[in-house]
Amino acid sequence: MTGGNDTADAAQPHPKSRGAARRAMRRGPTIDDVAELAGVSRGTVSRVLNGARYVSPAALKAVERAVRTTGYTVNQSARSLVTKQSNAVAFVLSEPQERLFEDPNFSVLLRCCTQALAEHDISLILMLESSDAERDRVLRYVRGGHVDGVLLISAHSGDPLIADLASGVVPAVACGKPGGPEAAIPYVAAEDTEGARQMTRHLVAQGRKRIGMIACTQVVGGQERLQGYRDVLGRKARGRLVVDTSDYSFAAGAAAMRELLSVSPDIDAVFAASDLLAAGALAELRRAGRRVPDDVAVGGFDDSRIARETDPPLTTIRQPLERVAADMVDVLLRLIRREPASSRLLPTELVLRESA
Amino acid sequence: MTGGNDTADAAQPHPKSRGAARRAMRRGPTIDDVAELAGVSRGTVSRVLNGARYVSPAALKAVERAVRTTGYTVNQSARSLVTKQSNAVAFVLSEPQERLFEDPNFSVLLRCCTQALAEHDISLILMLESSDAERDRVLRYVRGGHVDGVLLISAHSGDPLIADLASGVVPAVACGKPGGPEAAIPYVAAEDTEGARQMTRHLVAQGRKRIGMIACTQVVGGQERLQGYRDVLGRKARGRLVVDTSDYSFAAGAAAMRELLSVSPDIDAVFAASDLLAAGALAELRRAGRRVPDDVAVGGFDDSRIARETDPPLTTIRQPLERVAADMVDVLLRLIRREPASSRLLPTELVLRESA
DNA sequence: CTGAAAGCGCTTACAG
DNA sequence: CTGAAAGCGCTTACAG
Repeated sequence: MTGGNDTADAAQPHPKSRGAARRAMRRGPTIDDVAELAGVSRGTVSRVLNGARYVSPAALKAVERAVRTTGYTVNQSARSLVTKQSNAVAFVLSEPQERLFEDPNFSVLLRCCTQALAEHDISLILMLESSDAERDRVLRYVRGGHVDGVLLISAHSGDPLIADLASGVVPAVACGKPGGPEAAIPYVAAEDTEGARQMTRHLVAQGRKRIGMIACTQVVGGQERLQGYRDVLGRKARGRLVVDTSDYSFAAGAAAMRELLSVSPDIDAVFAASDLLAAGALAELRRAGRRVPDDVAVGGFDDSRIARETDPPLTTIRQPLERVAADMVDVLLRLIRREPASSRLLPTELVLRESA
Repeated sequence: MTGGNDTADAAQPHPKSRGAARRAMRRGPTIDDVAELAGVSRGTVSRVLNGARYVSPAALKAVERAVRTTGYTVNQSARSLVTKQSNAVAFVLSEPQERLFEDPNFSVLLRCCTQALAEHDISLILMLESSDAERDRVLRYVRGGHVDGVLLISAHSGDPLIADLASGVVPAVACGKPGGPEAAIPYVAAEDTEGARQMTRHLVAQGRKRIGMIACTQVVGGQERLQGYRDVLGRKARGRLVVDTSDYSFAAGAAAMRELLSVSPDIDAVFAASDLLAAGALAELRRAGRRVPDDVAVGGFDDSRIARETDPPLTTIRQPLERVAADMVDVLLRLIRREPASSRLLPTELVLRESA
């Protein structure tokens, strides 16, 4: 033992408290230790711990001092047992997660949600739903009241969890506008339709004539991006210029670009519904010997990290993911407190780089 | 009348309706409900819940049935209060996390750890340590016994958490060999030195004469990769061919490559200590008009997702991250159970693609 | 094998 | 404003 790290503990001989610390396990100070040291009842200590209402200044001071010198930390289990609140929130990925983990957006979301929650002293519990067993576990976990709410990152329609969440029994907020049975869940999303319009208008303003789109209409946000593209192009948005992919991956982008190139060889611009898709398209264009943006302009969506690492760097639509995360947490906390809270739509922004 | 809280509430002059809202929350069945239905004591129910030892077949059956029909789930708080186990583990990122979140390896690690833990019904709590406030929160959280152990992803030397972890009071396992004060923490890592040798040997076998290295010796693993490179090259590994970066990022890779190119214009191969670094180097090489691999061969390290998305795809050293994660969880669980467990080193593998 | 009972460490009406 | 007391839902010796 190098140097006394916890003076309060070290000074304390074990005989006094109840339980007599039979185990060598960490036996932190309890609320009773604090109460004794402060010369008050444990009810009073509890009151200062929970907002210091109805506590005299003298008692408040004594308790605060005692908390500091004992190094007391509340035992969450004991507290939860009576309050029925866990001070934890589940971050649920209900899609085959490999796909989502590949998405740079996901990391930003996870990081920002964790940070926002930490400010409220709430823990983020990461839960994956890739197998049926996992799905079952998450359901039991959420139903069992182990968490106060859930941040739903991407919903799979068949998921039984959806029903619970949509019913409002367990507070929840989705990332991106949900479709199908989960439509009743409040959400936070970027203005996908308008963002897509911004990009399409930009491409048109650049003088591009045959503007293709790599869409991904599996999710509502993707449908809206396609809609925005059509809004601007009108009847010029011919079917042969649109390829719908099954996911937002790099590989899907490359495959879609290949298809576009073979179906419409004279294409001179392409709007990809995500940066990852755009990166894949870029790779395919290079393989085909097309110069970007000279021969074909490429526009992405997200402004994720990858947009700065492609060659050339991507012109894209910025989605304010940090704010999406912060707002998701804000909405969820309101819901947990039974305060009114509704879905939020965040504005997007055109970011000019070199690809278009 | 059990459900008559409406009447009770109406009759009572309570200033805050908060209590009422809380009471209306989900009230699942308790162990007593199960016991009653099964016709046994709650001690017996508890026994079947915890391994079914010393329980008669008849009682076992009755309890299992009762659990099923009531839909009973154990209340973790109540259980933790007595067992002192939380069934949760913290996944701590103790570096400025933006940097790590940028790393594709990180996602793999996080996903695989979550999955491995879920199989044991243990939750993963994600904790970031970017600000002092957060650092403090993590420390209190871990010391407060809120988690049974910690998965330490990257340790910052000044972190007070390290002392707790290194002392073994709280079970912990690090990802990658730790250096400095945390050296006492068990770890799981790839065989960095040997992996670097494999790559360097490959470059030599390709006939490359002036092989540079983009190193990152901030972490022990990075030092070992540099060592492996030197092991193979001997005195041919001249100082001017090695650039040490401050992190594993794309931008750092590009900057390092620029420096190598200006200091040693005749360089014909470069071994980057990570794929992200290699991707940055690739971008810089293209900017400088050098062809890869014709003019300059590029080797990476990790075999992360990005290795397949660069142009050309990266020849790299595969690090078995899925196994690293699985082993980290395995070691941690053993430590938690007070079983003997020691650090593990996992083999690497050369993956041939087009960049070298 | 099983039940009764003693807590685990907290919060929260309730009555001063 | 404050203390005494009644739980919250579980586990675990301890006696049968």
